[in-house]
Amino acid sequence: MIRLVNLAKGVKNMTTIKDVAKRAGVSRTTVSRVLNDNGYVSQEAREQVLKAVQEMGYIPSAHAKTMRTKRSGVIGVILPRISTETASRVVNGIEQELAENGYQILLTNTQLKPEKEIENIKLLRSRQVDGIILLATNRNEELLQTIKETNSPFVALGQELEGVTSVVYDDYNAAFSIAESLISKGHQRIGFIGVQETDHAVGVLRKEGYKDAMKKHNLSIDEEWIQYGDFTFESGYEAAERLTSGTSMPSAILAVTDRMAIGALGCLKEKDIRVPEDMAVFGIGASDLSKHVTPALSTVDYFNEDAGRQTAQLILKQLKGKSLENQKIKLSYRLIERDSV
Amino acid sequence: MIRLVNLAKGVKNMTTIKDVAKRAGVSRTTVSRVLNDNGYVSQEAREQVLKAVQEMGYIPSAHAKTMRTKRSGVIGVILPRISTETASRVVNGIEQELAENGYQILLTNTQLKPEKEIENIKLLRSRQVDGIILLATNRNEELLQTIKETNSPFVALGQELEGVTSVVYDDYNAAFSIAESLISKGHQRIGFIGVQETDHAVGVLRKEGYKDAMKKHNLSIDEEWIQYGDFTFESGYEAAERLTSGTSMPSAILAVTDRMAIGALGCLKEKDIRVPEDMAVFGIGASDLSKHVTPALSTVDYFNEDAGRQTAQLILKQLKGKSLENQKIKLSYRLIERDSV
DNA sequence: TCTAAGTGTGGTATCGATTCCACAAAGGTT
DNA sequence: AACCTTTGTGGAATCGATACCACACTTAGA
Repeated sequence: MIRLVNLAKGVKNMTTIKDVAKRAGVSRTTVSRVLNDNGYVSQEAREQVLKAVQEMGYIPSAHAKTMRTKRSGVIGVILPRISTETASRVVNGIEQELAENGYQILLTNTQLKPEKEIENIKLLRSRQVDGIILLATNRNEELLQTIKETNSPFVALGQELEGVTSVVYDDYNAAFSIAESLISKGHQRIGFIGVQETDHAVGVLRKEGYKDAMKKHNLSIDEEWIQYGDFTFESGYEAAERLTSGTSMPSAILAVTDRMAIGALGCLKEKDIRVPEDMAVFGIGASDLSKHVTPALSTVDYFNEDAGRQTAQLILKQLKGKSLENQKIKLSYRLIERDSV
Repeated sequence: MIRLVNLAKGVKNMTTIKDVAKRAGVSRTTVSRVLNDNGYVSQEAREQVLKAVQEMGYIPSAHAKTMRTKRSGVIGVILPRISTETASRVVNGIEQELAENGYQILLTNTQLKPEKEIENIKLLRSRQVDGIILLATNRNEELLQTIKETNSPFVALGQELEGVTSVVYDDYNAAFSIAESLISKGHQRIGFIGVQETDHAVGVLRKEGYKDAMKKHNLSIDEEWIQYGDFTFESGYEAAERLTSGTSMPSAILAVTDRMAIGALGCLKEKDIRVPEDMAVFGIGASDLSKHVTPALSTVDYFNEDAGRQTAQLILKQLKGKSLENQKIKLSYRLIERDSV
């Protein structure tokens, strides 16, 4: 019986394994065997199949394959924002490593909204991704819960998530090292431009590193020296404005991101505060910008691309069946001192 | 008869529509109807189904759905390189527009290798993407052929491809406008830093715009004034070195990308050639960097995010069945004059 | 009262690939 | 000659969801 099926418009009829089988004069099974190189196939049959595949431009349907085998060959990557230098470097590293191992990546974007992280995890699950990498910017209970329910390979990058394999930057020590470096240059009054604490790695750890370094050297911190921004140039500019208009101006500024540090530089330039003579400035991130602003910004290189690669490697290990429950990797960093100190 | 199937390891058994149906005490068909909101379903049945879905944390398999409906809800995006400012802005625009319309994007990376463009198109086809956006950097016959075979919605961004719906920047006029702007400021000897011609938009059109502007104002171009780079800071630096060590040094430089322009600025600074007094510099791209280097770089804003959005809109139109065979959109641009001129 | 239209639900074929099983033919070993 | 093995191939079930069709039950209209 012939039945007309009302398919969505615009559908091109792809050639299927069935068509190839017919053309090659063998069964679908044999075609599959040739293409996947398993089971016994005579030389003759193999040649016929390959010829048919070639002639028909046959491309196997990844969906059908995924459905049958339960493996999609895709890793989902959840980003806070696509268009940041950090994110693109990390993705680059992930992509390289995964592509080498035959995996593709499916990118999603949370636009910095925590609820979208969870939504995206579900979306990726529905697409049967073989694993998920989350560039995390916050930590909350619901997120952890959702991750646990997703019992497939999962790695978080950027934040240490409890019970989740995580790759983290050494935020505490990086900030600590910066502060000590400034102190060793004779600075006693060091100002700080941070961000809100919902981002634990950037907001809490980097601040603690700074505070502890000051404490270690018996330097007190004036309340006015700790200012906050929101990752933008403008907020860095404004924070610097506040830092330089208080009663006791610091002689150095540690900004937790390059963008805010560069915003601060802009403010200092406008106020004719010389850098580094009157004020030293340090950022974190080793952005392209940092090298090309004037004066060149001192910063910390987090080796983002390498971080991406390592994260990908962890996913790959999990895919190979190794259980890495709760493994943590802390990445290294490198201080880059330039003209701004 | 019970049959054991040897599935790949690590497979979690997802709950399926069948499980939900059993729990809700209805048939799979009814569950599908509730979830897709079509056909008649009694209030009672609907509630039972939704309750079961909720309790079981059921997430429908996108693959099974795709297979049956021939629509995946995914648009493939092919990038030359992931980690560039331009690419991430464009992707951001695409992502926003598509997400609003319920589509996801699948990113792939060609690492600037032309053969990978074709490979990626095939890869995306095998994943049944509903459409493909290509950020093109070159044009060749085989690529056009492959695109034609892929008879599904396709839009190229950045290069005008014959017979393919394309969104292009107004490279010719942008370069023309820059040159005219420099000329109107009194410059007669204008140097040029370009790239190789395989990238037609950047390598050919921008150069022609520059040349034609010079011609229009009866200004001759010394052969030594046309130099080439490869998009990197370093190559801009080196090109500037050549431009400033010839017999007749130009009084202005038009670099076809911001990165090369900034590389050039570095060289000029080192040689103590003052900008803009001794040498004006103009870039293209409106990168973050351009605003923050010293002196601030004059450049052209291509509105990349908007370009991405428009490209996505074209794909969406095609998905709605509109045939846009060969439609071309030329984007607008805006000169940003800063301290470097 | 009978028929036609509207409402609600389930059975089953289908999408495209993989894979278990059965079976057949050819070659080797007692 | 009888019986294993090895090699080669196809049939059919399966993955999870959709949608056509058939059927049953209401309700309204003639």
